[in-house]
Amino acid sequence: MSKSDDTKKAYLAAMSAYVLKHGFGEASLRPLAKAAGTSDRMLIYHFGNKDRLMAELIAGLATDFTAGLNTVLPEVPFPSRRALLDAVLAVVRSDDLHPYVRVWQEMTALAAKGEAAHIGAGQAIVDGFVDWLSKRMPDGDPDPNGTASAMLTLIEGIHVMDTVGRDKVVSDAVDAIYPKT
Amino acid sequence: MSKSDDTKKAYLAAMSAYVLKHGFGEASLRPLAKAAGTSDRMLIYHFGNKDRLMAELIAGLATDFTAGLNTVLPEVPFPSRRALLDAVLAVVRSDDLHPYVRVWQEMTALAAKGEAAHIGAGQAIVDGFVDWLSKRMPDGDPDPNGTASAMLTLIEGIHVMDTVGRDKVVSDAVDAIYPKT
DNA sequence: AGATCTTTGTAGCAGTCGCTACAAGACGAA
DNA sequence: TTCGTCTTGTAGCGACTGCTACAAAGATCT
Repeated sequence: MSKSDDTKKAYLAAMSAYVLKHGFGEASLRPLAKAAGTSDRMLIYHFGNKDRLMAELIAGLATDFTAGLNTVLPEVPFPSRRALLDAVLAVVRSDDLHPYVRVWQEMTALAAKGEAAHIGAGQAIVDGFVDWLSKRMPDGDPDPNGTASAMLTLIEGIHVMDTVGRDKVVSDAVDAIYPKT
Repeated sequence: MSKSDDTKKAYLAAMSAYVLKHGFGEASLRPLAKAAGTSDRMLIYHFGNKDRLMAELIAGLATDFTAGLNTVLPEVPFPSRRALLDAVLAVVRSDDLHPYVRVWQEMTALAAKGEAAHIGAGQAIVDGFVDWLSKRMPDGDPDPNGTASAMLTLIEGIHVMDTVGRDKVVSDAVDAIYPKT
């Protein structure tokens, strides 16, 4: 099954790129297959059915995003919470990672319907992100994990505001919670 | 056109209820028509095409949600930010308003693709909500609007955490930003 | 009453969806 | 070489999508 495993991995990589570009909404079997250079027929052959395909795709996207986070900013304490937040916002708005955030947003909307694969991937991203943030908190924080939870929750809200184009709300929120020094 | 206007309003009310229950994802013409007691044929007749139907539906949901907010909690200053936040979280998680919040989440995900109707309705809800919050801020806040923006942004993030079932992250975030007195 | 305009039902079109039946080539084991 | 498993292409099914052509009622005006 090693040959088959390799082709599956190649398919998943190509399909991930497609989903990052076009979103889950356009991820039906035929376009996905075309992106991977194969046919819907073969996708079903390799993954069994679409649900399983999507579950693998989502899990892969979650780990890729977490991995991307871990390479993009050094694991050192930032001078202030505000400095960390500004850096993180720049990261999640960057060309590299913003597609993941948009897919993540689409996924949480689907997770609201209770499907296990979506919820599991969502939790993986949240947990990884909180961990990532807490490792970069300024020294002396009495509860780095709690502060990281707060910052991530705010970041999620900021992304929603970004999608509806309310920049002023975002800057007001950031200034109110993590004032400039 | 008054007769026609009335039937359109009745259709919209019934379809809104359907969307609140089932989400946008299941809102195709035939189920929508069935919920409104008519046919897809007549929906197209009255609204022209599905895009216009959805635009009216979305606009109606946005105003309904804002109206619902305005009747559910008195317009008086709350004793503390934390008290206000707790009250608002109870409201947006209530049976009455939670369906709107779920639809709103689905809509912001669609708004990320840039469709004007989604973005406009999203901005209407954000603006109405910030206004609603600022009118209930504790007395003496130097910048009620900024504080309201911060609180709403946090609330949006909290809803995302709710959908993936990370209660601990939510309570940590709330405690970190608006500590118990 | 006749003409005209609005509203509605029936039926269907072209396209997409996930998925499958069938058959045939590829390929290693005997 | 022959067998059996793995892999793949072709073609299509039944359900659904938004939408429309056609025709027939109903309402309104002259």
